[in-house]
Amino acid sequence: MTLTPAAPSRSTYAEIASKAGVSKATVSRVLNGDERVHPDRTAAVIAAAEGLGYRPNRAARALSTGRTGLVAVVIDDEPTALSDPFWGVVLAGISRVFLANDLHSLLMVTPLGSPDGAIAHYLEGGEVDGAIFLQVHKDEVIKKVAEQGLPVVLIGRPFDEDSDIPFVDTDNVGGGHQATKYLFDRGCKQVATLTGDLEASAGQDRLAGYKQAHLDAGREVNEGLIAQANWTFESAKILTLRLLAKNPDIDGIFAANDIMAIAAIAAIQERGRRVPDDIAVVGFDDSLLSQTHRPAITTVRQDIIGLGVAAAETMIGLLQDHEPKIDVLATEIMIRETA
Amino acid sequence: MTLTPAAPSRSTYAEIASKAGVSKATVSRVLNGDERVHPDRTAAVIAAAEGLGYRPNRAARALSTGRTGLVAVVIDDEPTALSDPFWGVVLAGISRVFLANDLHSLLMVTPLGSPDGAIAHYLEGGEVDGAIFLQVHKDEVIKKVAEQGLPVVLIGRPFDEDSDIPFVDTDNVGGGHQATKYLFDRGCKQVATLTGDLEASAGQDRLAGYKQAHLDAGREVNEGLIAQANWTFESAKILTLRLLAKNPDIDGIFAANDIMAIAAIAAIQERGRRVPDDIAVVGFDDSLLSQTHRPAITTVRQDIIGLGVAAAETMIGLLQDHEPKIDVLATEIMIRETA
DNA sequence: ACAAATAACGAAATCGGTTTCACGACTGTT
DNA sequence: AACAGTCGTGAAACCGATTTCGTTATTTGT
Repeated sequence: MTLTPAAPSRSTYAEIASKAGVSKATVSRVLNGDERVHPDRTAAVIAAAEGLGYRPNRAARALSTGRTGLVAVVIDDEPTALSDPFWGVVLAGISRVFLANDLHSLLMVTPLGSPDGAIAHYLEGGEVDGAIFLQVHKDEVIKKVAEQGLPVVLIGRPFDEDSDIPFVDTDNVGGGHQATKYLFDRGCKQVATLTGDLEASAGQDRLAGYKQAHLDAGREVNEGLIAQANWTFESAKILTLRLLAKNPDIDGIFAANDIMAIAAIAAIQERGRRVPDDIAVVGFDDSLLSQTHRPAITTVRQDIIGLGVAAAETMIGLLQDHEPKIDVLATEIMIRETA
Repeated sequence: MTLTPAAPSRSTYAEIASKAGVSKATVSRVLNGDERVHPDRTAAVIAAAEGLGYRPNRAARALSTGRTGLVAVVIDDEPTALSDPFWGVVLAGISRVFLANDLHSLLMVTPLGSPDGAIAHYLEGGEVDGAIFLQVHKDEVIKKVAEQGLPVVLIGRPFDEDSDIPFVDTDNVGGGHQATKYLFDRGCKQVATLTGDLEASAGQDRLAGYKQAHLDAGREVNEGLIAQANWTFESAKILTLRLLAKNPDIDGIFAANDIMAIAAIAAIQERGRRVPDDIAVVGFDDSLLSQTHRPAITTVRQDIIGLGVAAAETMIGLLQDHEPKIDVLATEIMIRETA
């Protein structure tokens, strides 16, 4: 059995042209919205095209225009990154916007660590019109690609402060600030924090927000209350136990993600203290966990799908030669039971 | 500022041809591995191509061959589906295989519920060589696409029993069987189950495995021990409390996913029983949760990345006119603390 | 040794849109 | 009334790789 090519019998400009009694050039003009074609012919072409159920051939268009209508979406291929539900949602946001704009996302899951990187090769070949990068630890590959002239958008802040790569990011500083301030407003005196991986910009920024909230409230930052965890349950639990041992008067904890908030709660309860009565806990992400956990976790919600949408819109802008727009999305605190 | 096209100066067959002193046709033959070209010329062409840093133009190739080198990966756009970390991992598997085979995955996140569906339109246009569908509640759209002659692979078993669409799936029946049998082997006499959504094939199949294990062990299936939950924490917790109330002698529970296992444990402990001493619990998925939860959850591991890999390989086979291969991936039980 | 088959290769057509260019038909200006 | 300038249009070139077809060498068969 031979697989027949997908399209049973696709129509072309030639057919439309003959059916409408015009030339291919006119068909092209009409279908691309050229105003200067006589209305009668325009109508004839449109009628013919619809009658034939015409669908444009992307490859042909790409060949003659040099634009593929494809944007690469590159995710770093490391085990931990993949299993984070975060990316799925971001991808959905991107895909949704692209689909509505006749663009497509080419998914590339590939190790970005390697210095030269196979991706750079793929991306340089003119196979895509642009690239969106999701969370990378090193900006190198991205810079390299951007320098080739390929439009690039980054999701998550670039590490290199004076990089001029357009990006979209959650306002992690604002979120950290929000969480910490909420704990203060609630009456907490000694607020500790469990940071994320400080190699990641999100980790850095949430901590920066925590510190800023102290300054804004006229309080001093006590380095002893800052525990450098790394997003994981284990790290957070151990560090919380240590924090509690060294600082018995802690009455609030801001964890840089929900999993660590859960770990903190477990540690607190293990030490016979109550949440939120003795110690209030705020997480970050508004993940499913934070909603299903008992007690339900008060947490900072970020607009994940919005990140994807914003990234896609920025890319579309770049492709139309607009100035790169940098988006920082606001967070919102979801008050539940733990604070 | 005008964005220059990505490629600084791509080389073409014409350039290679003139540099190597042969015709474009010969260049094509060499680069496509035609054996019948004289070794000297072959070498000359390869040298020229490498010297010029040649990268093929996908659009041109697609135009003349009718093959795009793109495979659509279609995910149903419903809020719950997106945030499931499962898909990210599957995508990684697919992407990995495709990248190694000079194929690309076009990601489409789109509602599949709608009867006619915009996707069918996209897929019919010959824009892609094939499509991989991830988890759909209705097979309709998929059937429609498949009937158009587009190679299709489904991840997850089709609902329509006598559908002939090639698919790859986890052996959910086997996994349910494994979990239940393990509980029996451990000495449990009264094993209950918390099912997933029975509208989903995974839910159906894990339950089927549970029942099969009873038959194989010469035990009767007690319908009173089957609680129809729907993957969520809430449903599972409520139903577990109910199960425990009605059947005080339950000494084992198989939950169709890890979240429900956690809920079951919470319920059990709330009733003052111990896990695993009084009641053993087995989950499904080997999710991050199952590893970080205390007590750590004994669970059935499925090879998620393997699903993606298998789907991609099946697709590649279809594109080469091989017989559709149906893959059912084995599960493995991860013994931890709860059973 | 001569016809016939075969091998290696290049010229040109092809895929389906886009774009340049030239031409005829108008319009508007002196 | 003669001229330049516009407008609408079609013929043809073009994007870059593939493929058919025909030509020229070379080999094989008798």
